[in-house]
Amino acid sequence: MDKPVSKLSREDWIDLARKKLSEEGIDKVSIAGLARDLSVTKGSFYWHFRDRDDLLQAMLARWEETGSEVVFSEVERVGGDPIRRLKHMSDIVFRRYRDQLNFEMALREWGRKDPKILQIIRQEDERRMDYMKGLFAEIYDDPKIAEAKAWLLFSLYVGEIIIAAPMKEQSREELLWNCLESLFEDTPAKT
Amino acid sequence: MDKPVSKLSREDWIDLARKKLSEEGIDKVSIAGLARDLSVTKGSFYWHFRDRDDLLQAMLARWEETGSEVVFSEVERVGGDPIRRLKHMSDIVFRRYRDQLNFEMALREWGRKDPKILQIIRQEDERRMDYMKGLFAEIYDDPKIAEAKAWLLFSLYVGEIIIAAPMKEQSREELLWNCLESLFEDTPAKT
DNA sequence: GAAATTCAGTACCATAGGGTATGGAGTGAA
DNA sequence: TTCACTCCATACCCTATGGTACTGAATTTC
Repeated sequence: MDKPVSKLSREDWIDLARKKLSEEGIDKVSIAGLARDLSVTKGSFYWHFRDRDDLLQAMLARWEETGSEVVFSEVERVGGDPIRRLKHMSDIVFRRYRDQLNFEMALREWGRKDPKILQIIRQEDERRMDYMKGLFAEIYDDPKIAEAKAWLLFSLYVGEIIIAAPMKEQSREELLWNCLESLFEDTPAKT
Repeated sequence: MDKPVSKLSREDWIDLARKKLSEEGIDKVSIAGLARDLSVTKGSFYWHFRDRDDLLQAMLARWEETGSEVVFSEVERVGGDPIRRLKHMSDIVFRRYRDQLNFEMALREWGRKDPKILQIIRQEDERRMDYMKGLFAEIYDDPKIAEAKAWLLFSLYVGEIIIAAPMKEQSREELLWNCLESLFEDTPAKT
């Protein structure tokens, strides 16, 4: 009574395409390559998708659905003061979203050569900056400082994926924790 | 008496390859494509290079030569207290090294799919972390804090290239300045 | 001036990849 | 049973690309 596993769905192709993009970049998301990995031929692909761009669009659409809104609403659900929420969000990003971060890095590299992709990323980044800036604005009265703090935190997220240097004085968790502490260290007494 | 411009040198190929890598990624650094842009045929390429890998290695070699040591020595030449040197370095990176930063982003993306490249980047990143950590260690006694601060500054460098969100409260220069100020804000009185 | 060297063109081979057209096996409904 | 639909295979076309072998022109060197 199970659905036959042998039959591929559109989602199966998207899953693998996502993995390929994460690991090898957009140029390696090839129909022929995916078909090899799925042990089928291109005939299957062109049944599920109009062309390669159709697959890429579907991949983007899924990313936009499962984007940052999920994180935001989880953070808001738990709640707490701004610092607590910012730390909660950082915890989610650093602990549970490493795959997502890798995928997004590949997306950003894709965006460096495709303006349409860059535009999508820009909108998503803007949403994230707005959210973080809003939280920091509850701590710092100066909106410029709040924006700078949000930018630093965002930089910390991407740096974690980009920077390849080893940590020497402490574990990765401890270093990220100290970075966060440093960000909140000058918190003014709330008026 | 001029050298004939019509004749290409090894360096000409490397220059264009570097540009291609920066703008379109390593997969688009193709012999055929470069030859088209240079208005020659592949016969020329295979005179100057053994194969494609030879070109890529030459490109990497030049990068390692003109790497961060140039920046470090410039910073050390001018001197000043640690904060002044860190700000001086940031000024160089943000103002004069945008091309370099773009090239390095393409390198890092290349490193995500090629372990050998990743190893080279790791060494370079380690040198940079060590240098910045050394400067911060003159400010903060706790080496863990110094490392975290260096990591934050490094993240700021890469974030500047990666994050696509627009700045709303201030100009790019002002925001980066405020980020730097935030990094140094808790500077303890030197004992 | 002849020979060697430098540099690029031409022709060719092989592979990977996007895309199309069509056939064919399985499955469910009439 | 027969028809239609789903899903994939096969065969084929075209282009891009890495790579090799050979040729040819210009320049330098002797």
